Amino acid sequence: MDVPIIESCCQPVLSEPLDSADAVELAAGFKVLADPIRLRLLSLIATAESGEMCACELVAPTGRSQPTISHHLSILTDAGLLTREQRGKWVYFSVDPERVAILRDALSPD
Amino acid sequence: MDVPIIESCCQPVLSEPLDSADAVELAAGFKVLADPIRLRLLSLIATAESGEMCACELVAPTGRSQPTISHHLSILTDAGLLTREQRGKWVYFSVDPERVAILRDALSPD
DNA sequence: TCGTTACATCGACACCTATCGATATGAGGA
DNA sequence: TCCTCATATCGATAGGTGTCGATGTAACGA
Repeated sequence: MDVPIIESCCQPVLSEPLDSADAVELAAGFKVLADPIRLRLLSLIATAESGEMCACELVAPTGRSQPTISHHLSILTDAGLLTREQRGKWVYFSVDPERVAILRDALSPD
Repeated sequence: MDVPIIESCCQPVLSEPLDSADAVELAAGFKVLADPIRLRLLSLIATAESGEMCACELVAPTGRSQPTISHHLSILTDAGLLTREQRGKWVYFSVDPERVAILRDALSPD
């Protein structure tokens, strides 16, 4: 995916009427969060001491296969919630807190 | 559904490791938001002058059939994001901002 | 060059869900 | 009681997605 799902959208859902295009974009962002494995990956990486984790460290704690974790990491990265950095054979992921904040702010009260 | 999906969970995803049970619960909450029609329904109702809207007012602006809107309103209500009040033949929905805040707070930074 | 290791991709499958037309339910009004 | 209207439910369908085993790819070391 070229463009991350989560853009600089969105006005708060509760304070302004949401048009169709913004609704589609925002829904795509929440869809990324709508999976327990992806939430655990986000949480594991965000709470890591170094702020980053290698993909190989994420398979065991989630109890899913390596291809499944790779799939979920791609979805999170495509959405911009994770950044990806290859170092040698390993790939390290870290959370982009600003992207998370965009989704969070969309739920701000009036 | 007896128990609303969105409970008094959840510690912030980014500041504490999320256990499996909380991840499932929280993912279910975001899944409710992961649909553009449901986001527009939330937005329309939240920004209504009276703070509530009749189901019959929500069909036209969304461009979906009456059964489809009824379906989405049920999902939002079961999750606790909307409250439902029947008055005569009409059913009025309003947003529960505290429920929305629960999901929002789960995305709070460390 | 050859293995080994980390990660991504492929193909397939089971399950879920958004959607609609048709129909049921239920509250008023005449 | 009958009709009308608002809403919910049913049944069916098309499309999406989480999952895995098998396989491809790419980087490192011997």
